[in-house]
Amino acid sequence: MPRVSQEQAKLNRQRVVDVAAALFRERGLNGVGVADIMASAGLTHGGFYGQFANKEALAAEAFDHALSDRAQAKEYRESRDALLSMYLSLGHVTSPGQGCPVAALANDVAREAPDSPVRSRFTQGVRHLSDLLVGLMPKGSEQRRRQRALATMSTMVGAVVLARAVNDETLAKELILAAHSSASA
Amino acid sequence: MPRVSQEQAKLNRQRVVDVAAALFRERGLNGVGVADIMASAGLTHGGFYGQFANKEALAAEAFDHALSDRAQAKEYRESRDALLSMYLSLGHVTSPGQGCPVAALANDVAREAPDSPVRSRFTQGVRHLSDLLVGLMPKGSEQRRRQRALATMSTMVGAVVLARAVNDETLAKELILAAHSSASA
DNA sequence: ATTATCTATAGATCTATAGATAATGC
DNA sequence: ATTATCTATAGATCTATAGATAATGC
Repeated sequence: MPRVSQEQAKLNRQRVVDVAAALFRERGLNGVGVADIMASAGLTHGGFYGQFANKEALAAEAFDHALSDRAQAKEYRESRDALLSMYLSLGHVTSPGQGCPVAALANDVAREAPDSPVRSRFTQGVRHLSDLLVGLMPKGSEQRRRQRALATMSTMVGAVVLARAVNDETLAKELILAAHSSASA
Repeated sequence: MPRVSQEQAKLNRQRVVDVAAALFRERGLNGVGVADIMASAGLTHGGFYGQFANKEALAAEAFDHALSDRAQAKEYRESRDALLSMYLSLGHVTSPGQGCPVAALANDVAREAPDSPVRSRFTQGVRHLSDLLVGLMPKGSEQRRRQRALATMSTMVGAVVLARAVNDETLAKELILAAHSSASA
């Protein structure tokens, strides 16, 4: 309850970002409150404003954190098939809290103001993923590879987003599988 | 303010559904309140519960309404290219309130309970769009055409959803164009 | 003395309900 | 008499702030 060491405070702050990154992806930017996040981190909600300017600032930081967490996965640099198999998996569909923040929060971000910090992080994430895919595309002109990379990204994000919202696990699996086949070709 | 005719009441009710269908798509299922919707329909929010069981019931009805509105567009039955050109357009990206409810609300629906009414309407919408696409696919085995239809749907939804969330109009246009090229092939 | 965290609360906002009002429709 | 709509409000919940508490770190 009382004051803790600066070291511990930094750890506490990071835990808040960690927890927020998962909760935002699971419940949406407006689906979680500051009090929820702080309680999940084992703190009281009043302490939040000593560490963050406001909820929006935390959302931006949490989005960044989620992005860089995922960018570290080795599947992202290995091969197009490794990336596709990881992204288009049932595990990814059923664990949004650990998954791609772009897929988890696209609709939420689309409703933010044009100059919102979260929107700019989102755009960074899209550019990062598309650059990565361009690098993994086989032969073809630069322009052609970029076009294929962007379309592949849309297919990946669309399939995960649809599979999560659908009522029927069989249909969800079909969506994932069809996207995988199509993007591998 | 006082009582109106049954006929007028029915029109009022329908206006609530209309307005809700647009507002939900623009701001998300939790981004609009009952009072907002009623005020936009020119009514006070207390009157809501005489016409609808609760907000969730309205959301389901509004989702249905949005789906059947869009299903009436002739582009949906003409040809694959007509459908793609309509769906993958800048107009669709910038007008979510009149656009595809599947693309506008996928993340929101994914956070609903498995047995939520909105989720089952969403699934209907996905099936409807995929059946439509199967019918518009050129030659190939039934299985192959279904696979292509599902992948195409993911590409379409993914591109619109990404284009809306991104910070940069040039990138948004690139996403839409790349998806169109890819899905036409 | 500084400061990380906590308690308490102000001010919005949201869903839902209760009861009043007044025109419709039998 | 019935009922579509309105006014008013209860009860939750949410963001943000103010001030208290008590251990850290000079």
